[in-house]
Amino acid sequence: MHLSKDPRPCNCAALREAARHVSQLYDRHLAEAGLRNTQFTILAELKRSGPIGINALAQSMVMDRTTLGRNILPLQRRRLIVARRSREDGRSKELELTAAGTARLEAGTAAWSRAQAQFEARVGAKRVSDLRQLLRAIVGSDFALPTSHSVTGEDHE
Amino acid sequence: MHLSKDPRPCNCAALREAARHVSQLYDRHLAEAGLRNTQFTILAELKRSGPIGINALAQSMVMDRTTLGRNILPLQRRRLIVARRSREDGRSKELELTAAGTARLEAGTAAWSRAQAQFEARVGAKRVSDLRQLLRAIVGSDFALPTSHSVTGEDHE
DNA sequence: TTGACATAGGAGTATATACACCTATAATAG
DNA sequence: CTATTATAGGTGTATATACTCCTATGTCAA
Repeated sequence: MHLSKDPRPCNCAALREAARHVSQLYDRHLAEAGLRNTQFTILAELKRSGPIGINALAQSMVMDRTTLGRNILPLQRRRLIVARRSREDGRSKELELTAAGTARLEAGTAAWSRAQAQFEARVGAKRVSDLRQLLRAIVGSDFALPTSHSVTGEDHE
Repeated sequence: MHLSKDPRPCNCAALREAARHVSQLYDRHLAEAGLRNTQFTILAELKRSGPIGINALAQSMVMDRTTLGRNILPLQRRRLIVARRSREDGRSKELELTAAGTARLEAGTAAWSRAQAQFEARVGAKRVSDLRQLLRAIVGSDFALPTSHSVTGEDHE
């Protein structure tokens, strides 16, 4: 009588549950550095990419453009990043780390390392490796809405 | 020279990216039924559990108590669920599906099935199965913050 | 009985998420 | 050169998330 398996068949709900659980772990550690996990990720991406526009950064984070536009506001307010209009393209706003942002990122990296280490210790290196591979396959999947006349979503335009 | 792998080492960021991507797929389908994926999940849980308090429901969804408290408000406003104080325990608010909520859940289930089917078609049954197993291990992991004097997190209290 | 403690839930605040709709600027066809 | 179209980004709105602090209620021991 062990029929209590698979309490929720929804893959989306399962993924979100895990994201909430793991986010709380990382946020607890990152709080020491005054950062949320999303903010830390944005700073780290800016460090990696150098000056970059909102659209390009959003795409690299699999995040909606307007979501990123909102997420950078607290970072701008705290002067961890700056945004200025591009000279080559007057529409584009180039985001860039400030010196304060770089320092904060370094403080955050120490806290992040502890969260990452704890996560890998609890879940196990093999599982973490498998997870990352699966997540790559998922974010690489095209989930374009199949309309009534086009189910493949590959051959138009 | 294929060192461009693993663009982001953060497991938390990878999980959240995937959750965003997949949530948009499910939300696009569920929009036909006027539901968000979180709302659909709450209604489905209420159907499964019967009348239940906020704390118990939040725990079963790996969601913060106060988050669920906010998430039920739009459902209450639309009369898809009702909340009344428990007779046995005056502190507890029992949540329950209304007839309208049950009907909405059924409409949502049709849309959800299409999202679920599309997800499994794109990602593959094997990968989905593996993913679910990993996510179960993760949400089952104890991520209690290891304080300076207690690293095991199992033997105090 | 009453006072300490524990538990259920709400409020204030801040951030995260994304859709629909809007403006500004660039690129391009004619 | 201008009208059209495409692209970069912002706004309004609504929901999702969780922390800290708060009130109400139940429990239980002295």
